[in-house]
Amino acid sequence: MEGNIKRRNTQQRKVILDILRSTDIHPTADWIYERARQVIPNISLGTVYRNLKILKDEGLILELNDGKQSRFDGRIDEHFHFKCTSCNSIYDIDRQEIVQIDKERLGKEGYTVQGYEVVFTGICPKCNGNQN
Amino acid sequence: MEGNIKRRNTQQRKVILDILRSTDIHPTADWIYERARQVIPNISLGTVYRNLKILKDEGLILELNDGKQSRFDGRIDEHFHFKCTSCNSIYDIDRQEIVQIDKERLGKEGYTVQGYEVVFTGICPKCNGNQN
DNA sequence: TTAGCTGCAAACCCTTTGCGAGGCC
DNA sequence: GGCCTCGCAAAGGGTTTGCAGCTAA
Repeated sequence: MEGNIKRRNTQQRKVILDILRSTDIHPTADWIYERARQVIPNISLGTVYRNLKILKDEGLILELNDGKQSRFDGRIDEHFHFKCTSCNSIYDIDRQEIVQIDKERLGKEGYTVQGYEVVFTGICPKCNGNQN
Repeated sequence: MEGNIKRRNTQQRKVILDILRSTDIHPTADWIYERARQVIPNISLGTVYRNLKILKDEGLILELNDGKQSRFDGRIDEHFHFKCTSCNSIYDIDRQEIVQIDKERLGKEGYTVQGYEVVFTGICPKCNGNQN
């Protein structure tokens, strides 16, 4: 669609990416906005949202669904997440093996695993059929 | 908190649960609402949302985060999901082993896996410490 | 009887978008 | 100079909630 738009390296975009890369709390857009205002006092929330979308489209950050608010992740290597149902924090879980969920290991590290959700993304058989 | 509220078995709640159990498309609240209106013409969207929340709190259904809209799942046994990035459908993936992600198997079944997300839920070490 | 539940509609809140001005390449 | 991006503010869209009447137990 728009993969060949010439992106500018604006200060706003750099600041937002820096903020995201300097934290592991998987912040919301609003948290990033407050942080960004410490560097660019008159930055707008709309700009934060627009740049988060751009950064996501370029594969530089990830967007996590967390209820109705989105959270963003500056770490894009493959890793799992652990969401605390008590404080709603989201923790990074390093992958021990390629594709293996290790509940026991988490337990030893102090986590109490109540459940987990696995969501694959890709193209379904129906769409695969339609596409060729 | 409110685990001892005496729930009534209203027709609205029954209809909503029945609808959810009779489909595997992981519908949105609005879809359920439209279906429910075929049985209870003057049911309100607010009632649908309230009952979905109650059913979820009682562990009878699951809520899935799918962007800004929630989707609901009447199937509560452990299973994976596959979300098509082309048509946005969500498919149920039966678990082949206890906790093993089987990309190869999905490929053989016609799915093209582009990625997957694993989200654990539970209590984090920090909160575990605070709670005792 | 009575406390949970409903329909209605307004309120909420996060996110998106239109606009004219501004600035990176 | 071109056009991508900005700040501002209003609009959008899914979800929640206050209220008064209703109803299951």
